[in-house]
Amino acid sequence: MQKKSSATIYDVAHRVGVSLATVSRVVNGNNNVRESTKRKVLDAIEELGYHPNAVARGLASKKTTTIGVVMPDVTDMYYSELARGIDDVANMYHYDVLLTNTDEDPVRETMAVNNLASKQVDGIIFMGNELEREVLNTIAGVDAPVVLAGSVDGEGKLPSVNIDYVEAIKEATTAVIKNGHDRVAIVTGPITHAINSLHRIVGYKAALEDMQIAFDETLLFATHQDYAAGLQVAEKIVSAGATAVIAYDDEVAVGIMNYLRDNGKRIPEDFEIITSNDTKFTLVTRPEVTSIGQPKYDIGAVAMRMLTKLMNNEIIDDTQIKLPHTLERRGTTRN
Amino acid sequence: MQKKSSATIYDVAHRVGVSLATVSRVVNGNNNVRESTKRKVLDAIEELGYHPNAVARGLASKKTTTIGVVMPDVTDMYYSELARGIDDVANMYHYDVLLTNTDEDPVRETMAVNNLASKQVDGIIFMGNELEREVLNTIAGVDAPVVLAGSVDGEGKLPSVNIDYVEAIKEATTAVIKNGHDRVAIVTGPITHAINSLHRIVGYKAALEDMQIAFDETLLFATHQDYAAGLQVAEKIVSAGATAVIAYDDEVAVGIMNYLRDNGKRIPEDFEIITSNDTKFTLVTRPEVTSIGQPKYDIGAVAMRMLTKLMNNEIIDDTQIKLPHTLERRGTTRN
DNA sequence: ATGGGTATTGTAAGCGTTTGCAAATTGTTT
DNA sequence: AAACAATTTGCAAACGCTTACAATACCCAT
Repeated sequence: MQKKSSATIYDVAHRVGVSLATVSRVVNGNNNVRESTKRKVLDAIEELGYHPNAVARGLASKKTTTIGVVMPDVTDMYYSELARGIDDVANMYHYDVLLTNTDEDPVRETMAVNNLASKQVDGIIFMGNELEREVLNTIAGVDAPVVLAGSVDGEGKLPSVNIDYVEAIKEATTAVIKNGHDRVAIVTGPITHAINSLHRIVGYKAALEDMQIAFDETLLFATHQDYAAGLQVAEKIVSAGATAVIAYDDEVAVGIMNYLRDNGKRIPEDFEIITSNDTKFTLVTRPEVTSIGQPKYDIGAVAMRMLTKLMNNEIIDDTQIKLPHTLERRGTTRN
Repeated sequence: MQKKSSATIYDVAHRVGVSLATVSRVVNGNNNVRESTKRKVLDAIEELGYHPNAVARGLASKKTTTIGVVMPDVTDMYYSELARGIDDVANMYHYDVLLTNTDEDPVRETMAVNNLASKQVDGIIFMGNELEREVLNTIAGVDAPVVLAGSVDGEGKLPSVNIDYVEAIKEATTAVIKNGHDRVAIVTGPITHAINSLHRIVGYKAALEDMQIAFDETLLFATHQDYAAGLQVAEKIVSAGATAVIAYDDEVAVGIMNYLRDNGKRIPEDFEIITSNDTKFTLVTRPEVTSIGQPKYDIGAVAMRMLTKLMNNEIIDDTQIKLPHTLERRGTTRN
């Protein structure tokens, strides 16, 4: 049972009869302390139930051993898996994580970054579909390193960890085309977002071109990122004459599938679906849904690892990391 | 464009020609400042791009405006929804959230709480299925208020926000019995956990008793909390002769359902299922799964609101809050 | 013993704010 | 114009710890 009002470094120093500096040294694992005094200090610490005050430590050392994570929504399976990867390696390196949900609102993203900066975090991991100018500017103004996880910025200057979205979508699109479809729809988020216009759509078009199929703008759909959106866009996809779809979000994909099945379509016989995030949603449905496979946990973990290096001023060869993706063929594609 | 090395309160005081105290006052919205000087200070702050250093502020004021959240796993939909509720009201009251995943490991829970304490958080919200003695003790040793969200402690002394688990399970069980089942299985987590032995099983038995059905121990199952576990336990449930099941976790429930359907059972004609958490999983499958309805977001939000009061030393009439639950009848029950 | 080098330990100046209390300024009242 | 009360400010001491730099202590070879 420890006493409520905690002891300070002064108390233990006084107790042992040494200076604050010495106590500080043993607490911080500094070797320049005689073994015998180290023992005495350690004992006193034990007896007094002393725990260093991290705030004071932060003020004095200018390091908080805390990083900030800015994400759209913890509730979104895709991001929460990245977050888990981040948190695990953060702990591994003894960092704590300050979490902020932004719902992708640039205003909140900006506030979050500024807030984290004033809390003196040692680094920030940023996730979100789009990096607006404004947000990019405030990130540039922060003096803690920032790395993007599962997110691209148009200019491609910030350190980041992703998969190759162009290639991934291209492969998925090619796969359904090879299964005989010549009208494959693609649903993404707003085309104003770089990740859609500069990556997903590009990959999609590349596949079409490779397979000698003319691009048809009416096969492009942009939706919100949830189940209801999938339910809604499904009908439009069908009436556009598509017989397959590449979706950017698993909930959307499942929404599309359920709408189609509820309306008599057979999957995959009548219609094929490939989604992008490979979250648990894809395994839970019948049929299970074919998906681009993303190492979500690893994206987070690698981003965090990179951040530790940055915070440590280590030199990094490549700051734009692309992790390998796969195509997990399941029940919503014939092949 | 703000300068990198940020200005301190001293800089703005110097710039305006007032004392630190005055700047501090305007920054903190203290009224005892002449309107005209407040303006000047505000201007200087603007020009210098001054942002208060939260760490220094924390040291001086002994308040960090940061709370800690200890949870099993961000990746678990149930908890992440609670977390979202927590985060939203935390922001509303200008608190930041320090997040820790514990995977329900008592050792890590203990470390997390201690770590948060040394980071001087103003309060803690704890989530987890079971509060071991050890964890309870360290919580007692922390001088920041702690509230439990979606979690019960055997002794029931800590402030908490939950639903009435006994009643909820009782209703669910009664519902399937009324649909004609006399052998309904129940799957929970370890019976060593209070929430199972003291709540869920109790509710289950109460329903049996009410409906004059003898309790049969072979209908009790304990599993891990994931899809695979559901797949595995399903067979045992069937061979135990059950024709309905009450599950404590949505992934488990879906696992059970998929196993059964893949093996020729018709749901709900041949077998009924009710789950407990009402996450998105229940809506995404076909049929959709009947579930106890829990106000997950609200549990988090209310817990956080309560924490703000505690941190503010306000008097609270009831510290053991039970929020209303429902029974969402969907496709895995006939009625 | 003595000198020199190394291993230990202590000193004290921050780190950027808050805040109780005192000093100064301004406004009222008579 | 003096006296007194509010209002506004400024002073300076914390807050609990880190960290150059200085001071001591200790060990060994001479």
